[in-house]
Amino acid sequence: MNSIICTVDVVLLTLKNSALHVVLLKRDREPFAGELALPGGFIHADEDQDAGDAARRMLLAKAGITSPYLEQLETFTGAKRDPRGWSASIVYYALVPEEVIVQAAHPDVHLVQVDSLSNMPFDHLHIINTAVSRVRNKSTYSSLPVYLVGEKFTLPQLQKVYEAVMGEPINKVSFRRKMDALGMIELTDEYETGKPNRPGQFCRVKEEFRGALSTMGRAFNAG
Amino acid sequence: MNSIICTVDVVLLTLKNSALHVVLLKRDREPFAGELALPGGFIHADEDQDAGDAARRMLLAKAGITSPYLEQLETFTGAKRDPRGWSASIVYYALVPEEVIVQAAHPDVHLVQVDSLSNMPFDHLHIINTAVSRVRNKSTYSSLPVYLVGEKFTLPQLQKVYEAVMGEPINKVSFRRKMDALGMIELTDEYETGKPNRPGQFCRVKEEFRGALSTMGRAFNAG
DNA sequence: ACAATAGTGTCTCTTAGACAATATCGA
DNA sequence: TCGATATTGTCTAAGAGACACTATTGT
Repeated sequence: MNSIICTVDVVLLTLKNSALHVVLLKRDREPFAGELALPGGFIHADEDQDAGDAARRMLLAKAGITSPYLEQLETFTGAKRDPRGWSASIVYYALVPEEVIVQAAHPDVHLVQVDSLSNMPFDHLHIINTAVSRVRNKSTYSSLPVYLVGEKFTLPQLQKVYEAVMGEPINKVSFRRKMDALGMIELTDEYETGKPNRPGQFCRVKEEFRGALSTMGRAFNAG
Repeated sequence: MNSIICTVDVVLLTLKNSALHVVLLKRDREPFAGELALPGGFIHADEDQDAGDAARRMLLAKAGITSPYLEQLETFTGAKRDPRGWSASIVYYALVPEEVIVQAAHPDVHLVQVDSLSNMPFDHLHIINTAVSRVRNKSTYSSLPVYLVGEKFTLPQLQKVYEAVMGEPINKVSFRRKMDALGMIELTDEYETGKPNRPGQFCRVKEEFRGALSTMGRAFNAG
């Protein structure tokens, strides 16, 4: 009566060389054995309390990563997306700084630039594109991109992250005003060093905003 | 290996007496037989091409309704939300004018005001609240509420719909400017009649925007 | 001192809300 | 004509982008 194949997949995104990259793993079983695909797998009804737990478990088991930001993207369903039959994939997406992936140093992890993808197994290309669209859109009016930088960062660094994600420049003054208005960032007393110019002042996300998102009433415009 | 119960539920919303209502049906089988719950059921792998098809099929079979706007809300999962075991419900939401429900005249349909709900089966209360939040939020920056009115409507009528959905007044001039800027509404040459005041001019959604959403760069403020 | 980038002050322009004038209906 | 509501014009205020000025570093 209910022969639906029900899985969970995770789109783990990061910023590398100012470009969005996605974590892919080489599949170790059929179908599509040997091909690069999203981390994912079956729900373990005995150990996962819900699908979010399953996503966290897969992220940790398959990439050695724990992400403070993990959100459900959408569920992709259909009779034809999986050669084994009618399937539903509950997809989550997560954002982490590149160093988190580097430090995990998981041997199976491949970082691939999101706009150089083609020929993915299943509908994973469509899934990744959907996730990237969501992230880009959400970045225009929220603090989402702060999950792509480490604990300490300067405002110009953060602005470059926003610009890399959204793919367009942002007005510097507006950016600082918006970040200030969000009220989630505080200055530290540390400064950049080593560069032949005025050093930036390091900031961090306020304690009470860790793991949360702030949204602004209006999106960024061009800069 | 995969004993997940996988279902589809639909939150069908409408506006009645200027308040959001949801369509509920009396369950005809266990669990929770006899209680009011969201229309839903199992995916039919043989007739549904994807979960959206399943949602449309259920809406038609159980409420006699075809909704031009139907969107995936979220998938609700967990070991405890269904007494039968670990389950995943792919939830869609839809918006239709009240007359569509009235004309369908389906005997099982119950229209219940969304903020008078309590004691729903499963996590249906949580699902409905999530859907209502989504609709309210989306209404602040998009044309979503036009799906709650019929084909012909005046701008003051539409404004009242927006205000009913969002629960707060909107500035009249701003509202008209925004609607004009969306460019999806056109005036007809018909006018209201029968009221002891200047009649409103009827509008309709332009042909090319039927079934689509328009979004504005910035949300409504208070009015 | 110079080049380069960080951080700030301020002007202008857009746009939203307030307010009010005008328009049109039935009684 | 009056009361009620639709529609439009315009003023004001808030906020965003442009621009340029000041600040601070290494060379």
